[in-house]
Amino acid sequence: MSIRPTPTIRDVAKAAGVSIATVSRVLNDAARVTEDTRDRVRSVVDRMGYAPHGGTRAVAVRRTRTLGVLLPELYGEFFSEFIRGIDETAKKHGFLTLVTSARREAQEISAAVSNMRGRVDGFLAVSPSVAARATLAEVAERYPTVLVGAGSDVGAFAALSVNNFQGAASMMKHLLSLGHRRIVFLRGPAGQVDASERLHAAREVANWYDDCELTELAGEFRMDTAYDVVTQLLQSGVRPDAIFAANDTMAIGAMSAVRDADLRVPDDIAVTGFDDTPMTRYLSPPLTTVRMPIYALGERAALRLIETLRGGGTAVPATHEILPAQLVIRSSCGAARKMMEAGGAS
Amino acid sequence: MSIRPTPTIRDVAKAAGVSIATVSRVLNDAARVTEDTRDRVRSVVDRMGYAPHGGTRAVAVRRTRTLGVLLPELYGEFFSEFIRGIDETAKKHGFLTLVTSARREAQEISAAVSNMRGRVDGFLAVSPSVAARATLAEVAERYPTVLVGAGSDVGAFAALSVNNFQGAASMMKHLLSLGHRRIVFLRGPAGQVDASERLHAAREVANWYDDCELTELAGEFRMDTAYDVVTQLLQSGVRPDAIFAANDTMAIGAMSAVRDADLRVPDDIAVTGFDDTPMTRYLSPPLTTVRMPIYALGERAALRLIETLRGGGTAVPATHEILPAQLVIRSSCGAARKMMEAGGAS
DNA sequence: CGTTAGCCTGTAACGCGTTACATGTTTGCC
DNA sequence: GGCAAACATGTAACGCGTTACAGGCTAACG
Repeated sequence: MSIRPTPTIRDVAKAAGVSIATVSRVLNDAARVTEDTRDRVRSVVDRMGYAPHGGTRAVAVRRTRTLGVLLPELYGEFFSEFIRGIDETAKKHGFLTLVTSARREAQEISAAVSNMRGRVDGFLAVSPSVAARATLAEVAERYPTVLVGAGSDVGAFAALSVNNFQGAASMMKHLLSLGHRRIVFLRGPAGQVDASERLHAAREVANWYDDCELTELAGEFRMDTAYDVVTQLLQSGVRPDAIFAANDTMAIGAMSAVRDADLRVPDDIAVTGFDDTPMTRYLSPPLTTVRMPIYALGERAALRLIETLRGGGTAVPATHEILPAQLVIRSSCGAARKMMEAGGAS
Repeated sequence: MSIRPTPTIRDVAKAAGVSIATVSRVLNDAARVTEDTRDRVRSVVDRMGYAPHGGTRAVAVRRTRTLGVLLPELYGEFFSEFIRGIDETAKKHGFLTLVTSARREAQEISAAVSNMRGRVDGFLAVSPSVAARATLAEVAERYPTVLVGAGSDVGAFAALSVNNFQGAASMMKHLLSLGHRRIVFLRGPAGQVDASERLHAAREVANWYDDCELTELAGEFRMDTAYDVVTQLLQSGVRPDAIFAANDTMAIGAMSAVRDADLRVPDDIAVTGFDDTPMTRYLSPPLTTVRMPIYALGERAALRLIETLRGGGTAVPATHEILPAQLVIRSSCGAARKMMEAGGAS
């Protein structure tokens, strides 16, 4: 119970009757040490519960073996999967993870980075908005950094993102292949990178088909506004074949609105989303959506940073890696029904 | 682009024409400095983008201003809300957050703690199971630590948990107040602390009522097994009034099973859960459940640790704080129907 | 048996902030 | 003008690991 001061390497050395250099060598397998001495040191280390002081070590070797993670917010599913991907990878390579959130203001980001100086070897930064990108670019210029989700037009930086375009395009093609032609696209917030990439994909694919009629509705990635806007649409008498929401949350709102208008999903109107939030499979009907490989995003980002740090590099190679998003077909799009019809009579 | 070496305090001192001590004083507001000198130093600091090296500083003052968070796993809703509570509180008080997961094995926990030595001032440790508790106790003896969710019989340590008993008891009372008498309780995994507290509450409340008939079914906090076990029950012809699942995930499984048996929730059988996972409000019908104050758990744990560290203490006061869990009434329990009946005819 | 190579271990410098103490400069008062 | 007090600033030690370099011992070889 009485808290004794944590022992230093000198305490260990004295107790084992050796020099501090020898203790250090034993702990780091840095050089040949007699088996005899090594055992003696090891036993003293165990007995005293000695562990080297991370801060001091960082000063001495000028490496912290720690990854700094900069996030716009610590909220919800994205963040939790992302961190899991990072931390599990980091741990596998002997790194720790220092997390913090910094809202979009440049000043807050700089403050967070300053705080982390000398405590991390590099950064994994999630770019929240176009506004923050310039600040993150400064960070990337000074420290080994991987920019995550920064959109397609990042400059000469190491970047990593998910292929929103390809994901949304697959969804459009899927809906069209099921015969849906009059499609409503529920947009995300205006400044948002993911949202705008998904939107552009929807427009482009719609253009490929002469008979595809794409209607856009404003949305903010929120359930309530999605519900309202879809309700309004249906009350005005419009009956689209399908509603493609730019994220799952809005898809839920859309589904509620369709049901409350006494229409059935997917029989009357198909509804699909984007993200593959875990809950989507529990909805009735289970939601057809696009899976964002978030764990992989964290894993891959961490790996790229660690590889650079391992090699003693000062900057992560400035390539922009793009992970594929995968179409997840469940039943809210009407695919199951379609298949039955095809397989059945008539 | 060319990465220049990060400046040290000596570089700043030289450029500003002062001593390193003066620079340090300016940065820490530690002593009176002429306005003239201060401005000069400040401008050099800004121009060079200097920030003190966290590791070195930690060595000098023997404080890191960092909180270590030890979790059994980085998965899902609990973890994400918990970290958010911690990090937001930490940042407010000028602390950073070092996160890692350590599975239940004692060895892995010790390794994680060793790694964090000299990088954190104290720990917030989530106790996953009874097995890991002894190891966490050792940690708490050596470093300022707050044990989270360690159950009610923690020894003389600083602890924090949610009142599972009271939460589950409220739910039982609520179900009974709605007239449900034959209640099925879906248990959680055996060794799990939360699960067993909820179970005991259910049993105790059931005992208070002569006509309450409580049936227990085994579960593992998983949807699929919950589905199976409820399906089996219903196929054997049993028709309980209500199913109280020890967590939301199992409640979802139970609801599916009820529906697949062509019964309605809540008209034929009420179903309730525990945790108030965000998705539960989107289920149809929305799930009646018990809210775990997870953000508050992180916030409060961080605050207790920070207060101790602020005061220069070596151990967090060994009180066991218990946060209340709140009953969230939606419609899967039949409460809405009940009210309509009461208000309506007959 | 002497010399050299090789191995183990110790000594000491280093990294980079903080801070106690010393030094030099004003300022104020008689 | 002289002296003390107050103040600004500099010097140097310190914390605690790592590691270059040096030194002592053993072993091998001629």
